[in-house]
Amino acid sequence: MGGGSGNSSTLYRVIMSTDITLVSRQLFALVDVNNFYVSCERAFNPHLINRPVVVLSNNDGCAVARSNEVKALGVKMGMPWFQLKDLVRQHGIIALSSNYTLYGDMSDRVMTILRDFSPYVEVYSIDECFLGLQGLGKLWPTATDMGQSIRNRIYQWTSLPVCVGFGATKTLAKLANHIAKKQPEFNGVCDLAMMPSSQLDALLSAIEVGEVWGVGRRISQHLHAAGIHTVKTLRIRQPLGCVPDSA
DNA sequence: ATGGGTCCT
DNA sequence: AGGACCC
Repeated sequence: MGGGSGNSSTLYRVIMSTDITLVSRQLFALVDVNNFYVSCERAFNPHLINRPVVVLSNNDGCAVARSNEVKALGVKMGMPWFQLKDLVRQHGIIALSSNYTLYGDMSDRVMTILRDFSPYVEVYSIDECFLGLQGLGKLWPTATDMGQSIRNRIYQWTSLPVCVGFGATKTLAKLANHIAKKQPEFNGVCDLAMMPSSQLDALLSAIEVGEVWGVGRRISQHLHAAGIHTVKTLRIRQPLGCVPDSA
């Protein structure tokens, strides 16, 4: 589900691409399957729907996918089995070994559907895909309509639930996807590119910097030390710490 | 007692 | 090789 890195150039990229004052006419979508491995298992075993389900890594060593019910019980991403098994017993969690053949096949189906929406697809991980949407014309009245169309089609053809985020950069599209996933009132689709700045500010001030793509524990710590806690502040305080090493 | 990647230093 | 980040 993806790679990453942590360093000063990452910070530079993150901060620059979070700065919506660098307005371009570019538009990206990020489509992401919710709880991907669990959703794949549910697509073929309806008994798993509405139950707490966790999918384990290769040697059943740790949790790599969690249903919402399991997240609510406090199971963390990457949690090792020895910490997990008590919770599994106490709460009747269903723990499954991973089936990568199935997930790869489902991933291919999703990506094939997405190629009908844009010729510019970047498969970022087994369950995530960026779409470049610049200059594609107006097949949908708004990006949000397109996002709902993507959701509906993928659900109808694969029974997998996805969320869709739109933004002027990949980082913003990813953040939009995050919002679409966390805030049910968005109905699984969030477009940050067409959002009034007052609403954008309200949203971004409620999101911790650590939620931004590429900002992990280490960079969060540095940002906190600089008094930057929310994505709204990260945007405003953009000049801080953004000088690349070569400058 | 822990998975599998990528990218950077 | 080890660190940081991603699912």
